[in-house]
Amino acid sequence: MKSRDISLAACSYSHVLEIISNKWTALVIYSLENGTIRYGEIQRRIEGISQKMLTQTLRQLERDGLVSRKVTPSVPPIVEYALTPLGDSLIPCMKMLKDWAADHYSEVGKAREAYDTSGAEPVVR
Amino acid sequence: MKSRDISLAACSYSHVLEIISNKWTALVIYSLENGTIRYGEIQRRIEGISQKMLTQTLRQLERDGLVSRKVTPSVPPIVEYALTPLGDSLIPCMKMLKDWAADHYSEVGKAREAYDTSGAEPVVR
DNA sequence: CCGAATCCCCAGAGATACTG
DNA sequence: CAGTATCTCTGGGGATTCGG
Repeated sequence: MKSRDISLAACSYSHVLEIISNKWTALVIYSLENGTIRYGEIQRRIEGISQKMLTQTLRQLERDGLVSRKVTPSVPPIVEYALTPLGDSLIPCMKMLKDWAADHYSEVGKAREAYDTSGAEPVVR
Repeated sequence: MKSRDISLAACSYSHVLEIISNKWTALVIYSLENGTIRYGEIQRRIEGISQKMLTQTLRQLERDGLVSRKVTPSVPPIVEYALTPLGDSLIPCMKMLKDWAADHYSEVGKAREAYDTSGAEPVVR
């Protein structure tokens, strides 16, 4: 009984990906990796993110227990976000991914170029 | 000049995620981690994947230089897939992710449950 | 046996405008 | 400042059918 089927539900890969594979999630976690930070600051850090997506992403991360949210009721209100210990434990993984990308992404670029040059780009994109 | 903005394009996180964040990519890589394997076998391994998605995923991985494809023209044809060295270099990262999930995913589950119980599930899902 | 091609649907992502 | 509320539209992904 070696490696049997690996349906979505059964495989732990899916669980992590379910968490970090959204377009913005990884960037948001990244922006928090140096400590507590305010909403507006995150938005300034991540160029191109809309309020909607930022809020949605933060809510998801909060729900997953990776990010904590602290509201200071004042006028104007101050809302700060930070990684929880659980969220922090993800950082090494993220870093490894990032390092892999830094080391190998140029190869991927080359491969794509080669692939697209030989055949007449049959990939859907 | 500390951590400035981290727009999509500039950040290496995005590059990796661009590769592995599709629904099936990680599973396909996982199914190849023990060596060469045939198309049909992959499909049998990954429960629920359609031919379209499998083919599409394999093409993308091939284009990215992570997977090699070897056709033996016969009747019926034999098509075998394997990880390239580049693809192989991703395995440790994937494994780390998988281990994180194995270790911490239950906590995520708890966090979600708690979150959904306290507020009346305001998250979009 | 290994795919390519087609049709269809809906969740996810952007843009915009409004509120406490 | 930190969100919520809508509206729209694209493209990822499933089901099905055809070809070598």
